[in-house]
Amino acid sequence: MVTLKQIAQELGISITTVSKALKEYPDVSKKTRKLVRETAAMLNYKPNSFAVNLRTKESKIIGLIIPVIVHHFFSSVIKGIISQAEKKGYLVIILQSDESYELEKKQIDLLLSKRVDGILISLANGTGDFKHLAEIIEQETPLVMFDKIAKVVKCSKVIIDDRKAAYVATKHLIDIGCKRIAHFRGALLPQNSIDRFLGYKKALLDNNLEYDPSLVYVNECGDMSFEEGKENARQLLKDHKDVDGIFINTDLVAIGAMTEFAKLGVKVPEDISIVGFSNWFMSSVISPSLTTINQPGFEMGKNAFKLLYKEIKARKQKKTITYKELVLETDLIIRKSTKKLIVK
Amino acid sequence: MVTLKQIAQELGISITTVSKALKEYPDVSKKTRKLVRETAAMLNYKPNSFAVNLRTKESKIIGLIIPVIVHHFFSSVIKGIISQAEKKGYLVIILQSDESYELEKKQIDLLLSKRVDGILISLANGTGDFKHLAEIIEQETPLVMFDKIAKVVKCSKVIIDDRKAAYVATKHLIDIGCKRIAHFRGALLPQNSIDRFLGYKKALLDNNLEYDPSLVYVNECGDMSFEEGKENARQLLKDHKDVDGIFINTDLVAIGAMTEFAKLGVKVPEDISIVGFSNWFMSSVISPSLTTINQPGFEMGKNAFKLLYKEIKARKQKKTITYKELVLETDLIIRKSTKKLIVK
DNA sequence: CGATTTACCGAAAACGTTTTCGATAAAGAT
DNA sequence: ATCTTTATCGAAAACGTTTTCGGTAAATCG
Repeated sequence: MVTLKQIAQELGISITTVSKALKEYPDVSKKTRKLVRETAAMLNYKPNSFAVNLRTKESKIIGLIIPVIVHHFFSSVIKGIISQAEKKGYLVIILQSDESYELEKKQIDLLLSKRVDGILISLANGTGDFKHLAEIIEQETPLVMFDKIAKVVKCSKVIIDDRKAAYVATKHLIDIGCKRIAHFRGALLPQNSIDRFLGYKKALLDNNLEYDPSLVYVNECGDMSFEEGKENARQLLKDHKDVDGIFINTDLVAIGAMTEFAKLGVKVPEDISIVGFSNWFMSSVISPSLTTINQPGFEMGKNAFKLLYKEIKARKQKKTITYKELVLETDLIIRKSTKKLIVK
Repeated sequence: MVTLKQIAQELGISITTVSKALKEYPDVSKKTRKLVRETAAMLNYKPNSFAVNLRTKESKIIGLIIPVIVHHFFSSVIKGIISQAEKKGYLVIILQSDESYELEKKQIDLLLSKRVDGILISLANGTGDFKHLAEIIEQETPLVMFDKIAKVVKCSKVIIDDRKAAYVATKHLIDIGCKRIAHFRGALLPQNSIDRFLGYKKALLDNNLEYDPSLVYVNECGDMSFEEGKENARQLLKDHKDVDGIFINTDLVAIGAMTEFAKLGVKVPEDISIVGFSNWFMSSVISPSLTTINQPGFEMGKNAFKLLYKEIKARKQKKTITYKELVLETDLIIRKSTKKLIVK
């Protein structure tokens, strides 16, 4: 591996001058600058990033902790982050928390000890307290949370308005005439799960429909989305024969429910209307296609990195950083799984 | 940030001793070792990895270049790699080549200049030559390829036997009585696309069926899998009304084709039997469920890292490394999209 | 012509580790 | 008692950059 020293020896000049020549310092003549450039290129010189890191105290690497990778929404976010990071010369280390608080904690430690320049995180379902995040902030490592956030933590965030989106979704069911609307809410802890539930509830109450807690189905199991939908569907038919609409936490769960309904002879949307969440591409493809809320994963990743980048830059210049909370737009995509009921 | 120096000063001993105490060197007394340990813990000392990297010439980071992230198979591979790497204390930088040769080249340069300890790569559809890979090997950076490999390149590989798998898939169609079997092969360049085609062809010829090139549909577009399936389905119906079976490159394309057939009133499997490739979880869920080849993504990622890890270790000990080619097992999963034809 | 500015270069410190090698003192051997 | 071994420690070099600061020679100025 060729170093500055070797270039310097080759040309009979000092390491200092070589370094400066390669970095456009003004106090080196055009002649030597050109010379250095050429021999550096000839010898295929590449700066030793270990040394650069040590000297500059930055790695140009950021860390990303994400609950699951094999997931359409999250992998879209990853893509958004990576593409934006690459533009700014940053690389990204990805870690998967697997929805576990303990793992998340370890991984944060790992990233901090690697001295990444910043951390992006979407919380695991299992995280209840936030001391591990406080540690990041104490060390003055820029941090931005996205999608599954903790409102308490003082840092920048990029999210969607889950509450509003859920409200819109539920309102749609009400508008087409549904009177008994169930909700599959998924896990209990995550903020967006809470918010979606709240939006659902508010839509009900604002429209003079009774809120019945027994119509809300919680699931705490891990990676079982599709099965979760099927189970809930079965249970729902047992418990509540009068339900005519469901707002479901995630498209995948919704599709699970729909296949179970198909098997059991329940017709969607004639018997039950369904609206999902996230606009997974499969939703437009299955039959009947799924009405859902579009959740912009790629955009979210892009913006999360942009925010982080700003903080990294601000910190380098020792400017005070102000935390921003970016709320991305969502929209309701109406397809075939919801249909106006004929009033008898 | 607390350093060895500060611990040394705190205790009135040398940096050397502190360093040794923390690393279980035998030439430091139990007493001072304990003392150092305690104050290090108290001061929350974390070794500066930049300095460690520079000194040890390794980063404990590997690079991963992958054609697409938002893809069930590849995200499974990623998960396999990351989980295995974490066990061995390695972190993973992920880059997406977007099926572009140019990007792939740049990203390899990036990783090499970052001095990662090793590189894992699955080739882009667009890569035709392999000089950029040769550069990795020249720099003696361990390299292992997986899934989309280049046979010419001298390095370890982990793959499946695409040819055999395709043979089995096609043979299944023949066994149930199909006489005119088409093939959607996807892109032209990738080795596994070639091998699957070859397996398809051989199965035909081995069983006295005519190989008709016009039954093979190539697609060079980028990320359009689902649409690709629909288009090919339409085209196939125009060109060849007599086709009674299709072996399709990827499940997603197969599902695209199936929805198009459903729309056009062509019945699967009654009119046309279909077998896909990769066993995407959705394949078991759609109706009719899809017969397919199971492609173990997670396992592939895990094994790819294991091989890389061995090479990294071997290189550190200056042992000669022998390249291995690991071939993972696949199997045919028979579902509802293929059915024995009734012989008239 | 002397004084001051300008252009260009290099010595050296610093970043925080790891590791080699020598030094010292205590313990053991003879 | 001396000699050798063992236990314990530290000085210093090295990894390859970046950057500060001073120095020299040439150019400009009065």
